[in-house]
Amino acid sequence: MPELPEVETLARDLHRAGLVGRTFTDAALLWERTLDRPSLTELRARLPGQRVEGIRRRGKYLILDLSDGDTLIIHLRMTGRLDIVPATDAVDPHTRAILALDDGSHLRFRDQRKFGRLYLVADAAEITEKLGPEPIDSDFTAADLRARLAGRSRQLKPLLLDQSFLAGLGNIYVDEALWHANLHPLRTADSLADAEIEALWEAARLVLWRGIGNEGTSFSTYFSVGGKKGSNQEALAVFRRTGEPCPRCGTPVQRLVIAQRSSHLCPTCQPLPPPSDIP
DNA sequence: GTCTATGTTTGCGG
DNA sequence: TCCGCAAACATAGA
Repeated sequence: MPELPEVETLARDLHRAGLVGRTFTDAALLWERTLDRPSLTELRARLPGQRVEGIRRRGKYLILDLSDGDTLIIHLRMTGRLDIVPATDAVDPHTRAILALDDGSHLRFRDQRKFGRLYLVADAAEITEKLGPEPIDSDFTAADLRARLAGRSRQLKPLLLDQSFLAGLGNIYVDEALWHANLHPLRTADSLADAEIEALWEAARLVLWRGIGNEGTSFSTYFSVGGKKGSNQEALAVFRRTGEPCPRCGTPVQRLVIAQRSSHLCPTCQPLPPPSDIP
């Protein structure tokens, strides 16, 4: 569910909810594996007393910078969500972790499918160092993208989903970016002409910024703080629109499975690569 | 009831 | 390097 725009929205909403400046007072775990590191014992020793000094995002990771130099990192994976509620509120279903705050509220992590993870580390790089560049950074240029694509034989779809290639794109925004750039997901990285690379760079930034502007894409399981939904699902051109007309040419949107993930595309606007590009 | 799909990531075998 | 597959899980829908 949550990709870069959804996590960015969550970070902004947590900010708006007043999380910065709050101090953690306690931690409880309702599903053991939700905490990746350290141990629960160590978390309960280290987290209380630390104040939230900043909230940021790297790729799909939400990062809370804490006053003792530690970093609390949260990855929502498929179904994770965060809420800030009065400590007296009933505990909702699928709540996996409860972090108590000094104003009598709780930061609660809910996660239906239990894939989400919490990390408390002294150095955020321990978690984020393997990530590729941020596609929406102002210093990420089309030339950077070209350099990263050069000499790669992988298909665009799995490559763009690879977080060590670019950080933050997931299934929705990859399909949307490829449609905007008129590129078939099976094209190989090193087959792109300069103009196509430029178009892909532009398209990725467009769909991500638009996703942020629309406060994320909410199908069924993505919610920001307090259950707030985004509206970007209304702005999608092809994702989950199989059979609907392509907004550009009217051809029915096609669905393929590539790299075990569903892929949506317009067969007219995104022509199949030449056979030499298909293994 | 059964089978399929789901917005993510990681680890394994080839 | 790269690919395919399975697993970590729960739920909705056909």
